[in-house]
Amino acid sequence: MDDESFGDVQRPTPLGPGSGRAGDAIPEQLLAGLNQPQREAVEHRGPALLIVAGAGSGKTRVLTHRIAGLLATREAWPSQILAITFTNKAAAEMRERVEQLVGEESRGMWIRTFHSACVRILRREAEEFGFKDSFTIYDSGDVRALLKRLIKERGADIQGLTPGSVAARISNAKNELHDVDSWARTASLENPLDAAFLELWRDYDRELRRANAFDFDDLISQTVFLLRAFPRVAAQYRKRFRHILVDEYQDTNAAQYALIRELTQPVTRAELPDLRADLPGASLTVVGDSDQSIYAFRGADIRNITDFERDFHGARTILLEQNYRSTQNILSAANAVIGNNFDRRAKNLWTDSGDGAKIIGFTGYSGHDEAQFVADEIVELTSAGMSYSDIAVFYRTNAQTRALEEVLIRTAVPYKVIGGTKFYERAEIKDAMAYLITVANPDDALSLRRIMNVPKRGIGPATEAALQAHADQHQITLRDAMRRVDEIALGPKVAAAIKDLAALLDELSARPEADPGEILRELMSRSGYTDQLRRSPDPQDAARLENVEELVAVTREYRRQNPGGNLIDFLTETSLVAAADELDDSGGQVSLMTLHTAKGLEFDAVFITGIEEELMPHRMAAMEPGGEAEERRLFYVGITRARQRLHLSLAMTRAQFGQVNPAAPSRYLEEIPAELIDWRTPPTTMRATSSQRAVGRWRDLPRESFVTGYRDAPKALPKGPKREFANTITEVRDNSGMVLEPGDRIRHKDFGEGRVQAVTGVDKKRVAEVLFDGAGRKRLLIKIAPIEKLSP
DNA sequence: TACGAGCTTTTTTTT
DNA sequence: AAAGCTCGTA
Repeated sequence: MDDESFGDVQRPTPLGPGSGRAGDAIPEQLLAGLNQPQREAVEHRGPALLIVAGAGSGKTRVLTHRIAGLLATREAWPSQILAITFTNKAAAEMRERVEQLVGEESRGMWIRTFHSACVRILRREAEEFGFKDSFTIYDSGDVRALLKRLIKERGADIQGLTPGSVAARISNAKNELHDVDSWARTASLENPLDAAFLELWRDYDRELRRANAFDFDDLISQTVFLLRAFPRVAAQYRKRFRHILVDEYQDTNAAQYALIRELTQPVTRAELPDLRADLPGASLTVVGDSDQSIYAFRGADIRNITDFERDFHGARTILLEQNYRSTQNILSAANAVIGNNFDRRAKNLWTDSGDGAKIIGFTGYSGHDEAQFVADEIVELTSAGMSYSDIAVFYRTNAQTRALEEVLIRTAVPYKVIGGTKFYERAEIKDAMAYLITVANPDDALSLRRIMNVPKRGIGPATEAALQAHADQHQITLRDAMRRVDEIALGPKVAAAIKDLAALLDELSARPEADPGEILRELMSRSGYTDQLRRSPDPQDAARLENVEELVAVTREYRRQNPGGNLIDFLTETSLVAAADELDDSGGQVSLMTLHTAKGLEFDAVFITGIEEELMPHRMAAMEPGGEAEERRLFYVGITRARQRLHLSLAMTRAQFGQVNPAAPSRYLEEIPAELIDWRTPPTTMRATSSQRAVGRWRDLPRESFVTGYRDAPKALPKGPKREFANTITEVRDNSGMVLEPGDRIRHKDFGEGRVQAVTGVDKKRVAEVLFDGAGRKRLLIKIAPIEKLSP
């Protein structure tokens, strides 16, 4: 930690924010190459600045140059700067770019996400606040698990309260900065459902406190409560941070807004007697774009940005509209779509870099067929020289990855799913993490319960209940009850197992500063966890063992990257990783992610898939007030990620929950001018009957773009044999023994017969390039492709 | 207590 | 399609 100094914040110049520029002028090299509004945004000084930054308008550049300017002119020490982003990746990028501009001098800035900044404050002030600084953080899975138990205990499930719904309500309330009591005062408790909910929330908060844990929403709201309850603490942070910058301001919720407000209050000598004079509030710079507000569902309030000038006295607003990212065709599509949202401040993105290629549209027969289009196009793009890592595929829901992954694997396109079912959500990883949490935070009963009988120790629900009863009776923690197992009447075998586990955990808890990787390795081997996996005949357990070993490696790597980082540090970091943080540019892989995850990123080529009614707008979102407009913004965000090539695709049928349903093109597609899209059709999969059915469902606004795409396409298609749905190619296949050479004839389950042109790669990664008689040229991963070799 | 067969549920996006 | 849950049996 390089920036712990609080008492003697140095002030390089006698001038505070709002008092004009300090001695030195901003070096010309920090302003060179900026357009006029960008330059103004870097140079402006005052109490509050709103930078309305359209997609691709260089806002990160402006932010980093602004920070660099503050440092270069000695208006601020690094320790006086707090920059807040939404993801660690954005924070890391910002830090890196500021470092590039001003070098070493940037050390000591706080560039963090909302959540990690709050964790830092909470840990530092934990004692004052009545918490232990070893607190752990519950993710949404933990929250659900805890609520599930509480609901069951109360018998509240009969009232229709589910873990998901209760979790969402608590989360919303906390984001609105309510606590149980303030919420209770506003609610009408005649409603039995509300009354039950309130009881559950009380139980939940009590359990969290007992477990010495916070949920995600607590991290922000408790920090706000802390600052409000302890003016002296608040004054220290207000004195310290003289320049606060917030990225993606349109996505802030009420709690985050309140946090910013708290931190930008002035400080008086009455609060901090060692001050020479009263200090004005920190200067605040926020950057955002209300057209990219896509997080209303987690409490983001668009009014935070639209009302900024009214909220922060003396605010100045600067608009950035020139786009440096995309071609004009892409921008025109984006502008046309977002133009359908009324009630927005007019903004028009433009570029001077030319029209570029047309947008490519594709309608598949099924989601699988659509995925095949994506794979084929990717092969085409990469053989034309584009790198895999410059390509991204977006979708609305995580469930859509299945078809995409199947086809990409088969086609031997390297890819990485960003977010989604993460590594950390696998059962064995959660087990291992629960062991670590139990060591770091002995009060956490949820994690302890999870591992108590994993691996099997004969500690079943009955034994667990006995332990819990003993704990309740003596007002001790579950962990204490395990230590005092002799006081409970249990079988000798079970008692010994409990004692052993407690002893192992206690031994490692006594070494909080040890290498987390070493702690994990010892836990896994001494608890018998790895042995149990190793002995198992289930081949899946071999994979699980590998995952656990991978986690040990990750943990070791953490210590290498963060010398001295202890177990709590490691757990905090892993709790707060965002999906976008997983991106790794070096990988040479196509990135797959949801449209939400895509925000803030950009790629040369972008595929937006599943542009259908019910999916975009999603049927769940379409019902909510403002949902339709938010879904449109989501589509807009997707479009504006593309630099050169944009592909829009949909399918006429979509499988969901194992059922195949007809799908209609999204209303948003109609909003794109027809001349911008070059509609293609699937080469072999569209049948006249089904396409007519789809056209029939198509809304009766026959815009050119669709008519040409739909009416002409089926006629041009070869009338092949009736195809089955391509959705069912999941049987396990292993062709690793198959030897293929150029010239061989093969038959493919979907593509029919073809001739092998070339074979590349080795071993498991052998890829055949095949020219199919009907389906054209494809690349196939030999090991798993649904193919058979025909006699030569 | 452990396990497996057979049943039901899934409802979006994420720090 | 897949994960979670219940209930009966060893």
